[in-house]
Amino acid sequence: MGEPTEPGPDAAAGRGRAALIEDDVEFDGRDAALLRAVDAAGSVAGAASALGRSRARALSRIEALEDAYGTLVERRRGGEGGGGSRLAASGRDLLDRYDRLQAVLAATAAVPETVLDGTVTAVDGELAVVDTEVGEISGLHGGSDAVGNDGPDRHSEIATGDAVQVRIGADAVTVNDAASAVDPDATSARNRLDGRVSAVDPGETVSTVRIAIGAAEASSDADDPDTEVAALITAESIERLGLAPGDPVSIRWKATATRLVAHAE
Amino acid sequence: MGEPTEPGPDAAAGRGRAALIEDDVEFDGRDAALLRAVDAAGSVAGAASALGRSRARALSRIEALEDAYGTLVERRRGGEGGGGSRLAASGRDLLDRYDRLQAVLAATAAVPETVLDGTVTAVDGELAVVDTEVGEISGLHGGSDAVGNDGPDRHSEIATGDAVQVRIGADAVTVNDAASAVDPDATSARNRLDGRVSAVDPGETVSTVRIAIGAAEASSDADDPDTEVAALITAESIERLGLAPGDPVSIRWKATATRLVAHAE
DNA sequence: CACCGTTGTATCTATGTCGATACAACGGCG
DNA sequence: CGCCGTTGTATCGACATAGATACAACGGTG
Repeated sequence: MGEPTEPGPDAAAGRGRAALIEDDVEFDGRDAALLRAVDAAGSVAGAASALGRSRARALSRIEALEDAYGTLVERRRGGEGGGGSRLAASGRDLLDRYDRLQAVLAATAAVPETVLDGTVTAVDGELAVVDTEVGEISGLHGGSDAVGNDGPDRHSEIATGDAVQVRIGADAVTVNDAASAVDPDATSARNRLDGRVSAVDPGETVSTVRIAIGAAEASSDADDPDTEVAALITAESIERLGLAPGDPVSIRWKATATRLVAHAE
Repeated sequence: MGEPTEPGPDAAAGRGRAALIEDDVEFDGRDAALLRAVDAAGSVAGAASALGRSRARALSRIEALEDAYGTLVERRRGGEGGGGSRLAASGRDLLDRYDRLQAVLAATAAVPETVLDGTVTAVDGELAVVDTEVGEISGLHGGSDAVGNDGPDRHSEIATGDAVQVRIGADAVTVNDAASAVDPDATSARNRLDGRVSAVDPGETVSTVRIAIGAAEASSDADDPDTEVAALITAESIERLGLAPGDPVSIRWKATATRLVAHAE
């Protein structure tokens, strides 16, 4: 992490934390643990003691969450066992939602990303074209309105001429045999580059393949390192395609899986 | 949001908030705004007053962040103008990292997702096969270790027989002309389903296409609604493929772009 | 009817964070 | 040399959040 402004491929996304937001109330991992504990214990009191936190606070936290998210826990006082609480269906849905968000965030942290610097050459709605060292790439920008960025941050919006970073998740890149080229008009994946496999980082069942772009014809100049794009491929696909370093391949990915982010001036 | 356990396609991802984590210190939007303000004002004092927050606190916050993330701001006291501060290169890198994380989160909130319930039939490392109502789908699970889930949450790990949700981002689904089928051995995208376009939700330049699965041959039974998968497609691709409701298409997406998340029991 | 363990509700205290304020240290500049 | 605006550092009070504690209300059960 020493270079001044050369992210290159595989800049680690790092650890992260995510929370749902509704009505200014955040639903985070602590809340998820609370709901799960209620589900397991069958009572808020039992959940609180299992988590080692105050019962009164846990209850008021649940009430605060319900003000924002609707009914989450069905509580009943009196009756057999003195009463008890059950996770409502909507509470289960909220947990599922949180888990999916968490899964996406975990994926962005675990999956390599390719980051390219470029300049915007055209903007058309939510789509924009960026000129990079490997050619023109189209991708999506914006959408940050939906996150909660009306807050303190807010720095987006892209215009022609802006310096941006292009982010391509390795899980969105499809590797194709260079020989049997698919009909470009028969698919909705439009971003396309040719290159050669430069490395295969093997994983247990999933491997990261690095493709050097622009090395399609001759081997590179050695002192001019090619820019690489990472692709996440199952071991099965690697074997089926017979991928090995040096092989010419064609990679392809959707513009809608490409994110443009304003580069910190 | 009334059904008990039927998420179906397009369950809204909702708003979210993300923060980087290093060494138990969160870097969130407020910190990003602070660094940007320092960059703009040329001093921590100016940044604090521009943001309407305490200068002393802003400085100590920067010090706390630097303990975790390394040098972020180069500060100098005395000299012309009495001193000042500049955003260090690593600070700019951190801002870029944060912006990319934010962009990913914004994307998951803005992009439709298809959620299918299923049962795990096989687990092989980080890859698993899930049986769903539209057939077997393979996807990734886990990776949550990298998020910060050592904390209070922690509920993952998948085994054969588990009930899971399969999450497919609409931005990862490729739509192909059903007629000119690509050679299945020439691509690394292995998940494949056939269906018919059931709806096109037009956007400005990007549209969401819903594909009814299993409706390949006859029109459906009307009282048995097909499960739908959403795909995010540029208007240009829709036109090029000539997509209209009723058209038979083949969709394809990578196993590595498919996330498996444990279903809240 | 009394018992029981839970849900509600209220109050007090501890803790951590933030703003506000004050003051010393620094170093170029007039 | 003194001025200036900044960086450092320390302290105080306001505020929000958490735990701790106490007690009333509830409704099956024995």
